[in-house]
Amino acid sequence: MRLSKLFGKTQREIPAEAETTSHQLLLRAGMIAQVAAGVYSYLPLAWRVLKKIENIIREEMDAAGGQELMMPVLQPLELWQETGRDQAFGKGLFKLCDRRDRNLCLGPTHEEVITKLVSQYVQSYRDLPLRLYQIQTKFRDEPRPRAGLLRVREFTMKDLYSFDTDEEGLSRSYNRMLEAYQNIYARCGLPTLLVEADSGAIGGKDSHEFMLVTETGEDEVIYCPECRYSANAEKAQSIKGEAHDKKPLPLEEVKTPGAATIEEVSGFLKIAPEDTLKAVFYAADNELIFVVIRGDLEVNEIKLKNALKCYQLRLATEAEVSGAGIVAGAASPVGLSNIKVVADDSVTLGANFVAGANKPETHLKNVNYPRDFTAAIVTDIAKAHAGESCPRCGGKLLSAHGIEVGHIFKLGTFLSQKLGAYFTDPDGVSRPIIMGCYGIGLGRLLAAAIEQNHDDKGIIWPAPIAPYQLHLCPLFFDNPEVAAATEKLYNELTEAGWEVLLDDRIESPGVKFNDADLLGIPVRITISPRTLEKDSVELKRRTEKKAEVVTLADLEVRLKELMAGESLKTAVD
RNA sequence: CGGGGUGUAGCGCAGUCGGCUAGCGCGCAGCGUUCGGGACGCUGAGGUCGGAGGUUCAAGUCCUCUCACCCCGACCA
Repeated sequence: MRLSKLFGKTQREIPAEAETTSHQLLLRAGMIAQVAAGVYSYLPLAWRVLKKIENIIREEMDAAGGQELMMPVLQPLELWQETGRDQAFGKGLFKLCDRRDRNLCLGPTHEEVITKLVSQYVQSYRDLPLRLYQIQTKFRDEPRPRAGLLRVREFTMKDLYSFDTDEEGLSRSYNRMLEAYQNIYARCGLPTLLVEADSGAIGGKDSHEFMLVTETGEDEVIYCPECRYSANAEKAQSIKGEAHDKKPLPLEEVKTPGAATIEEVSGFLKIAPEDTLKAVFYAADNELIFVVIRGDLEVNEIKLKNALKCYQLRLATEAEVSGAGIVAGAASPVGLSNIKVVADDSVTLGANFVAGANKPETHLKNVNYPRDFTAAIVTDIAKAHAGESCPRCGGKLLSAHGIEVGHIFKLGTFLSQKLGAYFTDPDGVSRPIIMGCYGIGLGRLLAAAIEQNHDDKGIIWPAPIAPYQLHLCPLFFDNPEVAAATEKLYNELTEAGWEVLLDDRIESPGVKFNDADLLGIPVRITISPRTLEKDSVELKRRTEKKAEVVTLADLEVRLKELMAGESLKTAVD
């Protein structure tokens, strides 16, 4: 490809709208153009990268027993109502009406369609297992699209769905996909971290995310360097400290004038925060929920939402709290009857806590679970933090930021039951198909690759997904000798199967070198009167500062060595 | 949805108290001189000042409404 003909131009200045590095570089390199918030056009360079990523994914899916198919973006809303997931997606679902006022939506994902489809074709255990996938545009009306391609409303996603007869089968599919995903990232030259993830209110048991670790990722990962435990902060657990071994003492009321927060109460009574109970109020699908957690901990709202199995969760308003007869600042689970109480399991790990008395400026001492109060749900709903102890081995937990570039789930039978996807087992018994689903966002992976691989000059593409392999950079292209040698070399390299971007512009060396750095193609070949005197060219890897001089005769051999090194390097990481 | 911000040429920006033909840099076109890490000179093209309404002799500038985009938060299988 000739740079002079390539659609899309590099820009020297950083577009004002972009703050994230990958967003800035994608715009400056002329790879994407914004059409609306979270909606982009992909120019030829970006499209080539996407196609490379897509091909790697396709090969790995096929190798893992996947069969590719295609399903529609346009889907009847009814289908989503059947599973109730129109509620789960809420406003995230793009809805529209056809000319006959039928309700449709733009598919945010395709579990419903594929489950229905599979239900039509699968009757027997002999038809299973099945692994079907598609690479398709999906739509989600994100509350806040941001950071260029990292969070968009229209995006290309590979989704594979597995269908098995039993849990072992599901585990086989799941593990095979996990392996395939690791192959994909390795082949793309993008080292990822495998973390345990939240599967949401409707998801099944296991779920893992693949995180590309970057400084600016919007997800937080909690991990243990000792035993390699790692989990999304949404899901991460930690050891909540030793139970204070005290015998329950009788309840006692104390005046706590002017003390409302945990800090004030524990300061006033000269006790540690972990000897208090904190009360937090939420509205779960508009029902008031009283949440109790040990004073030193914080509520993880994702865990709480999962425990409650609700669609919407928000902090309750002051009016809702006082309307229920609760005294803010001295709220108490003791003696409550008409409000649902959810307790973090930390309340069972101690004794003689200080809690509110539900009277102004009054607290209770020696509150004990379950003697003095009970909860409808007692489970882990606390946030884990770096610095706390690992739930597996007790080591010190650390945290890192990452970008979620893949997510796999064991779904179970929720969807197959709702949509009637059953099979007959060898005993003639009808059973729901056990499902899993496995997704990768292609555009996000592209952007994440840049977040992870760049310098102050521009992008540094991992070789396997670079838009071109070679950047042929003639200096003084208006010099007839240079032009002739360049054209000859360009033809030879192209015919030999190399993907070459030729900077055929008559520009100063500085401009050409800077654009080459910005575009980030792995190997730059400089050709000029100076190199031609020695029948040679200059090779420079994007990752290196220095160039090497290679004779034209040795060029192909040397290029092969270099590229082998590039892919080797990225596969090992 | 709450808070903050920005809309002036393809991109980045300036535009005073409301006042004459709306500027600057980059980029773009032409010519010339240069050129191994974003060169220089000359010439030139390019604008519904986000949109609508209003105030005024006069609006990029003031007022009202509205739209879009960005950032923080809420939200986000």
